[in-house]
Amino acid sequence: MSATTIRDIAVALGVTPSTVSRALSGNPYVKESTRAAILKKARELGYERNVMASNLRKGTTNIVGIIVPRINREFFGNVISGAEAVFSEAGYSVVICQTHERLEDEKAALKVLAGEQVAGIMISHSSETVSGEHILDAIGESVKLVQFDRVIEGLPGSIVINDDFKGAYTATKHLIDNGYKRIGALVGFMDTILFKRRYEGYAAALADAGMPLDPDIVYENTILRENGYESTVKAIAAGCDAIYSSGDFSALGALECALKHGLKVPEDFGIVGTANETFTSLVSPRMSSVDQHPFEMGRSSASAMIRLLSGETQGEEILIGTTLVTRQSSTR
Amino acid sequence: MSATTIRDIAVALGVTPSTVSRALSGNPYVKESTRAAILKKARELGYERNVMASNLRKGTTNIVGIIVPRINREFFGNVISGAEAVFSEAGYSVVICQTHERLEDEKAALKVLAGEQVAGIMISHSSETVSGEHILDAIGESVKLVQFDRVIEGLPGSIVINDDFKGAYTATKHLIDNGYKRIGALVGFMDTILFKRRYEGYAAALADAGMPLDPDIVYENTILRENGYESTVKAIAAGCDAIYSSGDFSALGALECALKHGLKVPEDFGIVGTANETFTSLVSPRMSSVDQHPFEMGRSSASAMIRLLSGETQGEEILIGTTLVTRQSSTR
DNA sequence: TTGTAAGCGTTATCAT
DNA sequence: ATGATAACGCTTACAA
Repeated sequence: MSATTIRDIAVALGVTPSTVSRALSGNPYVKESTRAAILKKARELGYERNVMASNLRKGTTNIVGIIVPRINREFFGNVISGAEAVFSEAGYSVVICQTHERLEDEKAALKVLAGEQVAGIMISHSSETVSGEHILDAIGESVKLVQFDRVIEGLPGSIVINDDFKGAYTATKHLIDNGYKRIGALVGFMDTILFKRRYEGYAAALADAGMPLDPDIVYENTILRENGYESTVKAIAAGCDAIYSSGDFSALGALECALKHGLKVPEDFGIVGTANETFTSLVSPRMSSVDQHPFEMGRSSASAMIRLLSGETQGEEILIGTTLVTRQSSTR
Repeated sequence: MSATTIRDIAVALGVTPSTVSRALSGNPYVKESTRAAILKKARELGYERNVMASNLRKGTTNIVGIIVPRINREFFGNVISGAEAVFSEAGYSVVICQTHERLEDEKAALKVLAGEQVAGIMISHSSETVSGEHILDAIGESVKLVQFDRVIEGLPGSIVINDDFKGAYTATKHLIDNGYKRIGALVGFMDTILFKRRYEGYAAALADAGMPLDPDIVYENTILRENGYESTVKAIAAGCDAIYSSGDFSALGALECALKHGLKVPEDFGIVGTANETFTSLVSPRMSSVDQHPFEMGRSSASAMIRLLSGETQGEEILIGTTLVTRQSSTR
């Protein structure tokens, strides 16, 4: 038994497939009584539109690809989750690819999605990605692009990022307000816009408080837990009494380092991380962190994509707010 | 500029589309020199097979749907990640849906995937799901089914589950071996096979050690952190000196409860959780947990699906091993 | 308001 | 080993 087609409905009702097609796709040139009969019969026969045939004919799909470094990271998982909610609401399917932080895999994913004839691609780049030529190569004119979180300049389409500057600014100011005097920074890769903006937010907060910006206590490429630990060894030696970190894992390393050195947190040493990973509220002392609202970022990115697809816009830049979640590690 | 089709290649080479199609799909009835020329020209023109047209013609897709309660949970994220690796290697695309633990959403997801004409569905049921009729309703005869982790009996297709019995048995035995004398259990919903088997593993370990099974210190429906805390209050009052938990979050609640009550972990009180969530190695004391190898479960499920699709099998039951990761919370 | 007819790109069948 | 032809199910000018 094969699936019901519009032809089956047409035959059953003594009309032609065209009429059925029109009725089903909301074309206004269909008599109301005819439409009603068709809809009824369709339900009766359990009709489901053959998406492939429909797309083949229309030359577009209702599939959107999402490319992320890793899906099993909390932040990206939540972004995808938010995006998925909006897309499925709007009748789009989502195909997800991972790059494992590798440019090669990013290229491969783009190729797969192009083959899948996706209508659009939502992407957050791998850490190895610095330019966007491979994107232009892979996707045609017609494939819409929304970059989120880790973005590259000079590409068409829309961009959705956190207000990284403000998040870092607020976090740093919070440390200052809590009386910390010499605040080091664990920052990421400075050629990534996102990390650069966080650094700038940190620097601005210091400046606004009339505190000096000391490059000796700004540690670049500090992303992982181990990096955080090592850099904090240096920070402590350099007389720091607090750390602003642009990531939670490196902040965790900082926390472990401080405790190991016999410092009390938050009494002797303050720490604020970024991303508000689940574990930040599970470690002790509980860690303050900048929440990036990943779910909201996913929702906004998906909405931006839908606007792109509908031609409502050619491209926009959207800023998602952040919220500083203050916990024990920085509050005294 | 529209995409290259087999017709373009055919015209360029003075052959017919049929020949090009055959060459491209590995049909043996093509002269080697012809095939070589076609492959060369295809690469030259940047030809990519139009998946929709191909699928429409063949009447099958190469899309597999994956339905999980939540994608932003570590366990499921890793399962998906593992499955995705195998599927994309085998040329399948993956569409992911979430149920948010709701039966309604599970039904909706099945409908969406059916409309998408997926070749197969990989599913781990919502906590509200107790029977499988909606599955039989939604998917046709031809859609293959692989259930993983949270499974329901009486459905066609394959099943991939952890060796839950053994995992619980090993965890409990580990506590016994470390000299704990009265071991309580935090278990989940007993009408879910998975939790039932874990309970049985716990019970068997006690029996094999000649220890009594006391129903008073077995706490059902204890899944969340808060539940774990509350149940452990009772367990301590009932004289327990250890807890086996069938989840990590409830185990965390147990840990917090024990510490709050002034008990030293592991000296006075032992704890083992299940799932080996990242945070288990971040809390202090670090928590022992049964690792379920979610990535491997994803890989195996995907392989099982591919075997189902190829007709190699009609259905199988696969057991994924578990590994007890012993950390401070249970080792003295 | 409805019907007719063509075609989206591919593949399977039959013929050569 | 290759070509001709039809068909997968749907949409959309165009005609009526």
